Amino acid sequence: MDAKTYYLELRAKVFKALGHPSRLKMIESLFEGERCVCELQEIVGSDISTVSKHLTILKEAGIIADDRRGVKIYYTLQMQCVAGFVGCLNDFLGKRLQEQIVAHEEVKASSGG
Amino acid sequence: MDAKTYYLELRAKVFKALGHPSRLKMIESLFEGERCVCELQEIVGSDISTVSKHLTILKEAGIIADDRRGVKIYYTLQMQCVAGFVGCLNDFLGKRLQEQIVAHEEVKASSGG
DNA sequence: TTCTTTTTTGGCATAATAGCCAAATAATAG
DNA sequence: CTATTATTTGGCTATTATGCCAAAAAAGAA
Repeated sequence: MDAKTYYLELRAKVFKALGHPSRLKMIESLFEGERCVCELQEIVGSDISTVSKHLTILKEAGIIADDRRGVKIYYTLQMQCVAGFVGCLNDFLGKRLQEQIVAHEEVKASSGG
Repeated sequence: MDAKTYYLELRAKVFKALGHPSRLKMIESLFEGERCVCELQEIVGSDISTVSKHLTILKEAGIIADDRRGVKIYYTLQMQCVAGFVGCLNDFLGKRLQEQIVAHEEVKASSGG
């Protein structure tokens, strides 16, 4: 495999890792600071083994890092630009949804009156 | 399903759509401007039916839009902030790779003499 | 209408992912 | 050492994704 393909796959791996509701939720929680696995489990509500596997995927993509302190392992966000993009994404999706609502109301107004 | 979960899934859907090398490659090509399906097929090299299905996924996530002109369909990037994030991602991955190379050379230097 | 070009859709085989349980591992306390 | 707590790993099944081919659809030209 050539270098270009390798880098493309590294980038895609980051998106893929974020492309699951539980993983994205955990990452968004890490925007506010570090969390241990048990805290993240409470947030997503899955089995702890499932949470652990999700965290491995995020770590292997380079998005988070782990830090063991005693018996607990704390995860932190490494890839800070994810936070900015999620903000932009929210703006975009919010606007689009607003447009859909407006368009829907226009249809109702023209058909109803 | 509640609204929060729905919005979380919309965000995750965007990441998921971008989490495939061929789809990401097509999107990165759209940073430079619109492309028809046949152009995108040349870029990724898969069967045109596969490319079409990838484009459907990107469209349903709200990332791109299509515009038919005659017999051709042109796709354009709708979610501009993707470009900024991909740039940030490249910087991040580039730096991380550089650090790994430096670390590797230090290991060689200390073990070699 | 028929022919051609471009794109999408249906169907199918194969591969990858998700999530649970049970078991293993890691650190610490007693 | 044993017990406890936190986390990971193995193994399994069910679901989902991928990619190709063949066929359908959509637009325009002759």
